[in-house]
Amino acid sequence: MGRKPRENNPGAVMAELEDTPSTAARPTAVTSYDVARVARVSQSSVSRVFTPGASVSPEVRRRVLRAANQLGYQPNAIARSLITRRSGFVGLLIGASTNLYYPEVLSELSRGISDAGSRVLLFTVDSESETETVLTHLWRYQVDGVIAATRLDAAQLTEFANRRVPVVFYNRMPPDNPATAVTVDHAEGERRLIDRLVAAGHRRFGIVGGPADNMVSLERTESAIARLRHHGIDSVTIVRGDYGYQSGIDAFHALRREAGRDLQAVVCANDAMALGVMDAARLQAGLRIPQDLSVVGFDGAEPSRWLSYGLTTIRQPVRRMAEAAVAMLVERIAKPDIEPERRLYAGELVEGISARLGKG
Amino acid sequence: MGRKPRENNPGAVMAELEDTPSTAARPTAVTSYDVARVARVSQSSVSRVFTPGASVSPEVRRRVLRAANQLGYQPNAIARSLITRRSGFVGLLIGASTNLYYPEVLSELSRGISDAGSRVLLFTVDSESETETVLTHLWRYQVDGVIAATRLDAAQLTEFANRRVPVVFYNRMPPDNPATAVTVDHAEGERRLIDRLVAAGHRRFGIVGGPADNMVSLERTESAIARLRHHGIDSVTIVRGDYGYQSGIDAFHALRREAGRDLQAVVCANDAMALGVMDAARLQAGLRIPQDLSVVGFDGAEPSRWLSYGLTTIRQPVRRMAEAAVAMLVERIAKPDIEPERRLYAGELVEGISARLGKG
DNA sequence: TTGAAAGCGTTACCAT
DNA sequence: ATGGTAACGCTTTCAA
Repeated sequence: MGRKPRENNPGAVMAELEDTPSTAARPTAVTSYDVARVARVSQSSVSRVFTPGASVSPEVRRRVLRAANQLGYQPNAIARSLITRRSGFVGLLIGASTNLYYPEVLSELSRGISDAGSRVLLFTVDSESETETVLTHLWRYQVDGVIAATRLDAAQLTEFANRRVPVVFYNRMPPDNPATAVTVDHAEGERRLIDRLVAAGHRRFGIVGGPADNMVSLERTESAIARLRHHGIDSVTIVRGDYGYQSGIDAFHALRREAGRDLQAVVCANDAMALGVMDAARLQAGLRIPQDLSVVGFDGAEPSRWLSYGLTTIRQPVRRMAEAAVAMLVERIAKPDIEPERRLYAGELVEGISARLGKG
Repeated sequence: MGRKPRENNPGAVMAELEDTPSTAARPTAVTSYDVARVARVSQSSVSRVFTPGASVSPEVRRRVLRAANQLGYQPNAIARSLITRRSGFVGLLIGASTNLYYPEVLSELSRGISDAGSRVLLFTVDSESETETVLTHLWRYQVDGVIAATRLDAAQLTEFANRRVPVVFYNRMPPDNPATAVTVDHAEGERRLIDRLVAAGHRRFGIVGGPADNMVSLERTESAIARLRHHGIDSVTIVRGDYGYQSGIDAFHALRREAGRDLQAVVCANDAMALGVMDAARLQAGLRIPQDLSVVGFDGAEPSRWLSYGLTTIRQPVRRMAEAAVAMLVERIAKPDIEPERRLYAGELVEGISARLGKG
């Protein structure tokens, strides 16, 4: 029926008098109709100028761009989304920021999403119960896809499938569900750590696990235990932390109570707890590291490289993993029916000074 | 002219047959027309049911909610934004994530924005040159407001004003421009640190500044120098870091070269550099802290509290500041013409063990 | 290549 | 309280 636009957009009119680009007072937003009027072309032409690969004559393009610049016009992405049925949003779900290496992950993911031409809609999920609320917003804002660094249960995953919104998990795997994910190879990393520790002669191990509901920490812990068993080491003391530094300190003392003084090595599910263990061992128990006790972590967060620590750990290739996650998502936004894929990245063993390691 | 909707939305029709909520296959998104048809009411009524405070009879509400639930309907926020002219987006601009305390800030801001009923559109600005691109996206997505933890120049600020998009700065102040901001009271914090250090008898000071273009570090550094001068201490050695841990290490050695062995106290523009200074001093130069050297930082980032450091620093009240930033923004979204306001928060002096302090 | 008109899914404003 | 229709700002046919 042809829209009847505001005959006279006062903001635009004011700007017409100016010659400075985008510094004019503009009470109401400039639309393509305003630009069309100034450029003396149709609104369709304005649209085409801002549509990559559309056919417009050089003359029209010139006039439109001049008018647009003069008025400070930017196409309204919201209106565009409505008609194209693609929001251009990627939902980014991240959990409580206890993880030391999250800032890196976040900034890499954000960069990747921007580079892919999408916008980041950020949701921090502090507790599991918030997830449903967050999902509601995701649906309302018609996100094209989601990168999740949080837990999603089976029902929630089904809802993604029904709505045909692709999800890629970052370092999380929903249990019993084939889903697309990029993760560091937890098992392989633990295997290498354990092998090298055992090769150095360690026999009495303590393990500091992460939160009970965290699949990542569970997998790391279980891999470590399995590998120790492989080496004939069956009795291992296990305590659980919450991924935070303080819980590493507590875990160390708990281990000492349970395992006694002949504890030789502590394997932690992440770096933050490992640093806590190191501090408790050295500064509270008076142990020398690594002479009296070896400590290893997982992730390769920045503080683990600081001089006070020199933590021996498995470094995640964060940038590559983030890029992969984005690439896998982009692929699935374009072709929603690609089958789920799980991509495993080998971490790099960082030989710090917090553990005595034998030959690989 | 009255929209003529898809007469038969196949996805919705399929779902009608099911009784499970939201688990049915749905090739195309469910709209309010689909819900209206199933509930046997007008589309307007559906809209009202999802509009808080609109008048609908209990009977209609019941039928609509039942149909909506059955179809897995969620109102399309994008379409809503188009007509209401409010996107519900708050743009969050954060810089390179070198700052240790950014994770906390980010998660607090994100929470605050969600609580205010808005969505977070995240932009990480790795370099100044990206800012223009980011702003373009902000305009296109019609953000209701922006919280900026990055630098914006005068022209960019003018553009915000012209477009009537309110900005609140977090710990940044654009030079020579009245803008709304929430910052920790850098000057007051440095003053307290310096006073206590001087009271303990320190006379030979070194200062580790931040990046040259960073107003925050500039203000901290200059406040410190001014306060030292107030105490009659005029000759101070100043070196510049980049806010990162490693630059703290480098800064320490640079200070020693320039100031010599009688350096007594090092005042750093942030915690990360202070931790680098501590490590370099203790582990590379063999100094005892605080007996041979006092070190103080600024921010109160988590690692500064770790046992290995116990950094004496000024802790930002991050939560309160984030809440204030969000509140100030929300206020300005509602009433765009409120005058700029700068809110200063006093930091808390954390008496760690990295510095000898005299009586306050 | 260009312009006119139809729609994307919602809210706003009318009548009833 | 309810239903009908106009509009939000854009992209996308379809003719010319």
